[in-house]
Amino acid sequence: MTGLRARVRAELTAEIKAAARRQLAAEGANLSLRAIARELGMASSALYRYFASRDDLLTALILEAYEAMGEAAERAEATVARDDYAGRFSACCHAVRDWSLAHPTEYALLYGSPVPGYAAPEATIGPANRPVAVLGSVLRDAVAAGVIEVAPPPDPPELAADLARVLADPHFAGIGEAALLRGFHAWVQLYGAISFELFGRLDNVVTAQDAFFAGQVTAMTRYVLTG
Amino acid sequence: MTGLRARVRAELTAEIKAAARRQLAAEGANLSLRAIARELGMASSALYRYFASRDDLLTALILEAYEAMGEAAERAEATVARDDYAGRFSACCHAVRDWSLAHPTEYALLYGSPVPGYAAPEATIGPANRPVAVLGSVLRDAVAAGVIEVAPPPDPPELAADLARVLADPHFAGIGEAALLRGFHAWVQLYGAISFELFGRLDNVVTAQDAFFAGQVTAMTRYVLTG
DNA sequence: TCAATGTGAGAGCACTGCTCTCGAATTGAA
DNA sequence: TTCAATTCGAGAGCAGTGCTCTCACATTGA
Repeated sequence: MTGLRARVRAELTAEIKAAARRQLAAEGANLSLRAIARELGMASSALYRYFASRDDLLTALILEAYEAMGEAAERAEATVARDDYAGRFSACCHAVRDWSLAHPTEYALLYGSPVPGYAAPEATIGPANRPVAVLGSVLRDAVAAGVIEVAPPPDPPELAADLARVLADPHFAGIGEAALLRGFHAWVQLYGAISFELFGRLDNVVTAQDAFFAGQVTAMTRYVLTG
Repeated sequence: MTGLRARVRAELTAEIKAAARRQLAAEGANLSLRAIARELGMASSALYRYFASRDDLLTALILEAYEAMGEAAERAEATVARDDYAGRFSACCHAVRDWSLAHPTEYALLYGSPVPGYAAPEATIGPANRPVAVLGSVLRDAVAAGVIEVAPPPDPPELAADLARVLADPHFAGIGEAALLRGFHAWVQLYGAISFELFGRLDNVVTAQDAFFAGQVTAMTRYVLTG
């Protein structure tokens, strides 16, 4: 029987995170522990019983955000016919964008400029790879089905070695260096597209954001699958 | 004869900006007016005679950074033979990356997640377009030379209208909607690639960053010029 | 029952951006 | 040259921040 104390602790921890998310969405990236404490009606010092520091709280939020984005990508990808590789890839891209548009400040937390003092803890690198892993699994299946033709590893050997190291991971095994490289290119472009849109870098230039993004996904899906 | 007071004012203004840049490079994005004042041996309140606020100082730095990056792109592009459109495009991309690697914190200021309270003033949108304008001029020349084949405007009409609005600008006039759209795609990818590298999003994955970037530029140059 | 532990509150430290006031220096015109 | 107007630096002060420490109280498990 989980002690009473443990339960209220878990609940309060969740409440703090919820308030933090709320404040993050309202105020932008500068999260204030004191403001959270005020909102919850407790002393700011009491927060430190639950999170060792502001960075600790941020890390917890980042972790959950990665998981949420990864799960969104996985769910979207799962609804597409398994042999429709372009559709799966595209669905994953759109899911990542949709999640990001729905959670802009959390996206900025994940993919915005890194906070000066803050170094991403080890614990975040796993969940951070989850969205990429979905894209990777599509490529893996496409290669296994013979839809992507295998090409020799790209030059220079140093880059090929990087790719080979990634291919050792079971998530990506079998993709082949050339296709994996194209996948990375697409991942970079996907991130650029979402960041541009979210950070308003195309405001007053591209107003048809949906169509612009969709076209970009079409182009990069073709690039990834057919070279 | 510019009064003595005006001259020392200009000098001090420059010194403040220099100290700010120094501190920005050393400490990361959280610029402290008080720390600048300390470094210059003056009272923090005196800084407000030169910049109305912290955001004002940041805006000044951002403006100069845009100009510096744009100039780097222009200079690099100018050294390539005029009829080597792929070379011009590629040189511009590499110049933007080189400048960014040399000025990482300033790059983060320009293209990182927007600071919550800070709204980019009108004065910055001109210089912000300067790097893009260089890429645009290459496309314009390539189309004029018949190297890029003209294609019908992309769907949907809403997006085509966005592109047509951009084409009204003399910098981009004559490119054509389809090629301009590909140019935007490349610009997005270029930004994504530099951000990924600078923000450490590919650390421990891609170590051959130069080769990775070069390959990406090659791919997107081909995409832009030949579809 | 009771000592060990977990928890909340408050005071306090060093820091931030920013405002205000008050002398002192520089200016340009009379 | 005189003198009012302007500019400027310094200091105090306000409200806010993350974080630490101490102290009283509540909850545990033996």
